Amino acid sequence: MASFPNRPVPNRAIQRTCVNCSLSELCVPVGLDPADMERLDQLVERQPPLESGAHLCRVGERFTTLFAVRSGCFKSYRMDSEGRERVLAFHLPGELIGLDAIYPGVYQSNVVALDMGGVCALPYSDLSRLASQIPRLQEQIFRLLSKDLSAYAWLAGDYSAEERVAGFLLDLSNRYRERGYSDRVFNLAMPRRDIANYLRLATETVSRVITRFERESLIHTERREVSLLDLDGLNERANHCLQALG
Amino acid sequence: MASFPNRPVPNRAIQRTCVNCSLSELCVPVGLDPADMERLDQLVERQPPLESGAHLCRVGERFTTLFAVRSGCFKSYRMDSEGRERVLAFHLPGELIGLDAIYPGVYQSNVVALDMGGVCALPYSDLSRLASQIPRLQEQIFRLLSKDLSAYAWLAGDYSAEERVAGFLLDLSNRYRERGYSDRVFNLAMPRRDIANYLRLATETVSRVITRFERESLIHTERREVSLLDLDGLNERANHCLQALG
DNA sequence: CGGGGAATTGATTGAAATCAAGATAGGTGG
DNA sequence: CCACCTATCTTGATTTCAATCAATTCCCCG
Repeated sequence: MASFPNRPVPNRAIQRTCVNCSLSELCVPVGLDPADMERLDQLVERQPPLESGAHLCRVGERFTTLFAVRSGCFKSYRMDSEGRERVLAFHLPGELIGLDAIYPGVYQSNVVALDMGGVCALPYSDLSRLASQIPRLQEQIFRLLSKDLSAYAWLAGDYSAEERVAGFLLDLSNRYRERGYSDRVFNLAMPRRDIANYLRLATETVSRVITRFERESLIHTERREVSLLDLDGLNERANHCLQALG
Repeated sequence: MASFPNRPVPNRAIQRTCVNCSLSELCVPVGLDPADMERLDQLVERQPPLESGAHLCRVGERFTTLFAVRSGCFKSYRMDSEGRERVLAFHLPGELIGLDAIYPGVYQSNVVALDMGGVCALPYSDLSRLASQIPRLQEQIFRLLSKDLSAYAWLAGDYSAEERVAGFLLDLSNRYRERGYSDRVFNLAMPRRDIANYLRLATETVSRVITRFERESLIHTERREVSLLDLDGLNERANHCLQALG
């Protein structure tokens, strides 16, 4: 198990339709009956996998579609007035990208594939129309939007470097578990620099905190591969700032 | 003008129905035709004004209703694991409270009136049902949720103390203007401690930055009353980290 | 007029950023 | 297959911005 981090659990492969997709318990189709899922299927445009480094959308482009991650990991970021990158989020399979663009009507961030990753494109106007015909779908979109609010609220807290790094690792752990991957051993799709940027820390600080956690046997790292050895201990270090939301 | 900060513009008083409410251009009913607004009206429970310091909801309570601010200013906050308060947001008239509770089903923050303030209670299940019958209403809820995402994204950025304070003042200024109040002169409903907490700064730091801005004639303050003397200059200090969303 | 919370101002400390080298590994081409 | 090259990551020394500690000062209210 430890030798195959990030491998999906058996028999849950990602399919060409929502009905057969292992992510349907996390993604947009949650709670839909087969007939409604079929209708959703018809508006989903399954895009071929993107190369690592390829962009899904850019700040300022007209917002027309939401993207649901099918595989891989994506990064949302913006440039500040001095041209420095600001990482806003990492998106794992089953998560929706572009929700913050609904209000202004233009994308609010650049989104780039961190590894070979595929998305389902959901034309917003079609999705919106379908949502008003399927209450359960409308509800799920409300829920996904609401969930993102909590994620940002965590990022917006004033936590110490240790709390942030511990919280980040535990958050990833929770999200991998939900997706059927190991919550103890996983590969980071992003370099330290991106983690640091996301956590509003310096790369060196993240590195130091990781080293400290290793010395205390809370985790073990080997380049991008991370093993969480002591979840309780990590939670302690995160100061319980991360409560898993159902 | 400067002598009547925070006074609503004439003829836009707040009424007992959405149709007559001056906030309907900002709040939930945006874009609804009179017939639909009437239907919305019927589910709105207009609550009597709360005393300053009274709570609207508390963390962990079962989520049943959203609240739309009718008048006054409300503060959302949580307690961290060490019992310290963390201010998450200030809510002005026309804004929705409780959106982050949709996903988990329990309120994620305590919400308290900072001054005499009234709200409209919107039972979520009724609102949700109505939204699936009125596409324009569904759309507006999507938009309000999406708007909150951008607000959090700003709070989550790593800005200096000056950028944060300048950004905070400009954000308030924009929001007051939208509501028909002066964007140059307004009263802060919250003490410095709450501003500092919201911006993840120490009270003393906020005080010092304000003093510095005064010395540079960017603003003038008199206790809780603030005058923005140089919006461009302030924007400069905020490093343009705040772009007004339509 | 005096009490008390809020706000300001000053002195010092501290956590993380920055500056500055190295170490390690992955990729490339000879 | 190996050596080099360059990214990434780690480690160490120093600086810096904001927090903390510590007094005042200023209002507002009784």
